[in-house]
Amino acid sequence: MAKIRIKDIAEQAGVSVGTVDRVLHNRGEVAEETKTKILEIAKKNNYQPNLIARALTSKKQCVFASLLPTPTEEDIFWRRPLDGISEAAEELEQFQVVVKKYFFEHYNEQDFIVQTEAILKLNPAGVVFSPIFTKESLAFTKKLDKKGIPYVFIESKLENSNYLAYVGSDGYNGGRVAANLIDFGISKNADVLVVNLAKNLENVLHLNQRTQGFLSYFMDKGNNEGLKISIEIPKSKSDLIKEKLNHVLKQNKNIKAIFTTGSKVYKIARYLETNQLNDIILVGFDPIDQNIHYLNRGSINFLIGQHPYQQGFKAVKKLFEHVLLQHKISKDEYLPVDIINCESIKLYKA
Amino acid sequence: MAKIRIKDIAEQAGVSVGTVDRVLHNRGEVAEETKTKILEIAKKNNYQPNLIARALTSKKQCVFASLLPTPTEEDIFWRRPLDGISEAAEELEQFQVVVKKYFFEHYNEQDFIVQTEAILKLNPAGVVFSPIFTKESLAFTKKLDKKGIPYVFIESKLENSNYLAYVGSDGYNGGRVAANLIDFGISKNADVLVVNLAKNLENVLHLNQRTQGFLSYFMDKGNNEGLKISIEIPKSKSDLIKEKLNHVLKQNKNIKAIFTTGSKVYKIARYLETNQLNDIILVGFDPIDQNIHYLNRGSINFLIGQHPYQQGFKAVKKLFEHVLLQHKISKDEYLPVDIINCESIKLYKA
DNA sequence: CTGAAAGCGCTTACAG
DNA sequence: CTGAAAGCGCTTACAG
Repeated sequence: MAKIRIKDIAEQAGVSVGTVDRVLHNRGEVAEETKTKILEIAKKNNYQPNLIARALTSKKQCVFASLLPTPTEEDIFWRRPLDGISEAAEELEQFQVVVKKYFFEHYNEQDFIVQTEAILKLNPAGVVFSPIFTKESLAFTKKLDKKGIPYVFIESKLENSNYLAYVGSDGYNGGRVAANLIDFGISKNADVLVVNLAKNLENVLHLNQRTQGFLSYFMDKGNNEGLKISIEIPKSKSDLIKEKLNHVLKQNKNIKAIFTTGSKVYKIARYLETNQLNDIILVGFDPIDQNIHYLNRGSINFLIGQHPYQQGFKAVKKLFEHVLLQHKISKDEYLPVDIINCESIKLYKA
Repeated sequence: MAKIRIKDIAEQAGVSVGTVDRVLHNRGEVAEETKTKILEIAKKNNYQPNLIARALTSKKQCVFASLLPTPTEEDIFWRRPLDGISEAAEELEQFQVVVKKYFFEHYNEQDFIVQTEAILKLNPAGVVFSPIFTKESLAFTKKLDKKGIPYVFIESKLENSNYLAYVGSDGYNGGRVAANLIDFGISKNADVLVVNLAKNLENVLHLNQRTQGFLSYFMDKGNNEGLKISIEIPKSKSDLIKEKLNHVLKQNKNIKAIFTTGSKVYKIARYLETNQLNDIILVGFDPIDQNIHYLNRGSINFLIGQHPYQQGFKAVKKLFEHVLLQHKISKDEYLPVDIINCESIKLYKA
């Protein structure tokens, strides 16, 4: 079955191409009868618009918006999804899509709100963002819903929203992967410490999933039978870390491994180095520069990577496919979990 | 500086678009004087053809050829690069590129030659292949060179050829990654066995690089100080494996880990299971189904993945970029090395 | 050696 | 409510 063109449909329906175009784009002003006829022919012949032609001729841009924390020295993590977004934007440039990037200061709810307002004012054809602040994000999704603007979550998601898609990691699985690594590296009766370094409570859901996955592993298959001790260090300040760790390590001399459920492992690594606890195994998340530093020095044994670049890249692609191509897209896309050691980091690209 | 069109060049040069097109495509029949003038204007204004328009109008297809071993039950490894090639082909379909896939029976030089002849007869605009048989591949590259057909290597490469690009893994790095994993999992004085399961000598270069990387790690940074014992099992037949391993493990009771430099680790895993040697750590390459089976059972501790899918995908993309877009492309692209354990395999996509 | 014209498949005013 | 026509930027014969 050769490709059917808009012209062919027009001929078969006995109308002009203009009319066909109108019904295909739902721009009204067409008799009901003509419309159904055309739609029928299109469907029967599985009409697929020629995107090349469309791109060439259409002068209207499709504007998407992204909203992420500003990547800073401290929070370089957000650099990679941003790169992915940029790359996708570049690839889709030929189809007249543009991505306007909005940023907010991390941990600043007010700024987040200001930026969402700006986006709503822009009235884009789609939005990519990470719902870091649950309450504010939920309010944002409500407004997007009202305007009929589709949105894709990256990094984490809000289940009780009407999101188009999610591209991100599976925290539970990430926790299990880490558990397997630690289980491999320690003896049967050694104890394990789980450290939650949450800056705000905001992240708790995410971290909990990782912790849950981690613990579940030992419930159903690990060799290790030691204690699993879990602590929380709400503000990841050095002195607080020192105090808490001093305490727990003193109480439990048998701790041979530490699992940190976030990307600030380097702070734990620093503590371990300072206190010459080099034989404690340390596993954490995200190959950001500070972590890579300690990975190379051997203080961190493994980092779990979660394809932040792909998260940004795929989110934009999904928006494109949904809005421009009207394809059905998969709602939840869990990216693979990468295990990174000091050797594999050399060629690592997230 | 706004985008300049072929029409603009024509105006500035005082000629017609047809003439401009002729010089831009080097189809001759243009006065030398006119030609230089046009080229000058194009260069000065940094003329970039509109690919969308070109794709829409051009009816000539661009045909690439790929040549890989037939993916079989036994050698499922070749399925993934093939998928990558297919996916890239699909994406480039709109630009009229077609990839004709050729296959040869693995380990059959004769068939390989037959297929290369067929490809030469097709006279494609580019070729993607893996130079598995050194001698035959070299002969093939010579003929391609003579016809001016660019070729991209995947999986391994022939240095002494005029290849356009290579997309694949870095065996040396892969070996080091494996070494780091084993070093992490065994005690300081345990011994390590390196097994080369080469079916033919063909693979020796590749395997040697992995072995070299593996050993180099222990030379310059590992904790482990035990013996590194290396054996070769030329035909990967079960009884031969049994015999050889029985022998070496009997001689060296202190072997606590085995590194297999190829994708047939599952054969070693089977041996270990049969002989109840479950506490020997086993690391090998490639998440093919048979290996995944033993990874899940715990007999294989880690698999190293090398993005075979990406190899196929990127190779075709590179050909496209070189031939159609005339972009400069990077000659050697080393893909990252993935560490896979029984937990991360769940979400793994190569 | 060169130009004028048609065409790729779609979209966009505009006229009726 | 509908059609005819121009145009997107390039390529392709064809005529001279």
